[in-house]
Amino acid sequence: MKELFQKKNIKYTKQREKIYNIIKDNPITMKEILDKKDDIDTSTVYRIIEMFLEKNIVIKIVDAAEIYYAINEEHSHYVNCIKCHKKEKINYCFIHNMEKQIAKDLGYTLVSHNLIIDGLCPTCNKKV
Amino acid sequence: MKELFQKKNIKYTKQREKIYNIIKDNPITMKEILDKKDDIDTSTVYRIIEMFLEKNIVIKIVDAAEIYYAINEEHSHYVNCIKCHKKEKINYCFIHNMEKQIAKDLGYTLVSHNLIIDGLCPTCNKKV
DNA sequence: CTCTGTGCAAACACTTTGCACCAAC
DNA sequence: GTTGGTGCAAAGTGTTTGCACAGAG
Repeated sequence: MKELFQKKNIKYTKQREKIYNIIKDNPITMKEILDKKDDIDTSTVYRIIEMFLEKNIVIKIVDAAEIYYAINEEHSHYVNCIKCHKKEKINYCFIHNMEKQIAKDLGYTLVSHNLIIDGLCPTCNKKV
Repeated sequence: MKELFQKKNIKYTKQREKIYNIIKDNPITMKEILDKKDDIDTSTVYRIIEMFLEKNIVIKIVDAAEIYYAINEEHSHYVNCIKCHKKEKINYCFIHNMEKQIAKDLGYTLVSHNLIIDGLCPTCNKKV
């Protein structure tokens, strides 16, 4: 992680490391981050998240109800369970192949894309 | 629009009509809605938006910086210009075809999906 | 040693709530 | 007439800011 920080030209501090580790595991809401932050000051958390977003270390993803923060990985796409709000990463990308066509159709120069697919996870589906 | 409201079992009021019309044209932020609301009370705006979201009349979309509200249409996907924040609808859907495969791979029962593609619109691209 | 990051406290902005009155059906 | 919607004012949350001190490079 220190390398990542160095590469992005940001100082390594234990607060930043901690916030990074909190977000690392799963997409997480600000409220949850604040719950887990222990003795880090609230304003520091906001400042770190803002900086992570600016440096593209973290991305925002949303479902119907909430904003989640997640580590920015190449092609990070998610399926979102509309019932339990679990989010699972999709490890392959089917948009990539079509980017050229889309770019042509739209006249846009594409830089990235973000996908959330809503559904019911197997567990919640059984309960319905 | 009255028909839409009737279909969704909600009363028709001039405040709801106005908010609907404000959102109709383009994805728009809460701040912008509040700017345009004229004499409708702020709390009423929040209550209407909340209800529109519940009834799936409106959806949330996000880019890196903001939450936008937009009329919920079948397969509403957008390209987002990362510079001027303009959002344009994509009128065809290339995910739909792949839903069965995705559902199979993931074990999810899919209900909908949401796509935002980031890029530079032709105008902003020229300026870079 | 220097410069940026952090904690603290206070300000600020955004959103929600309770209640009385008003409007749709 | 009844039920639900709205405006108003006030409270409640969430977020941001200025400043002095602490810590990383």
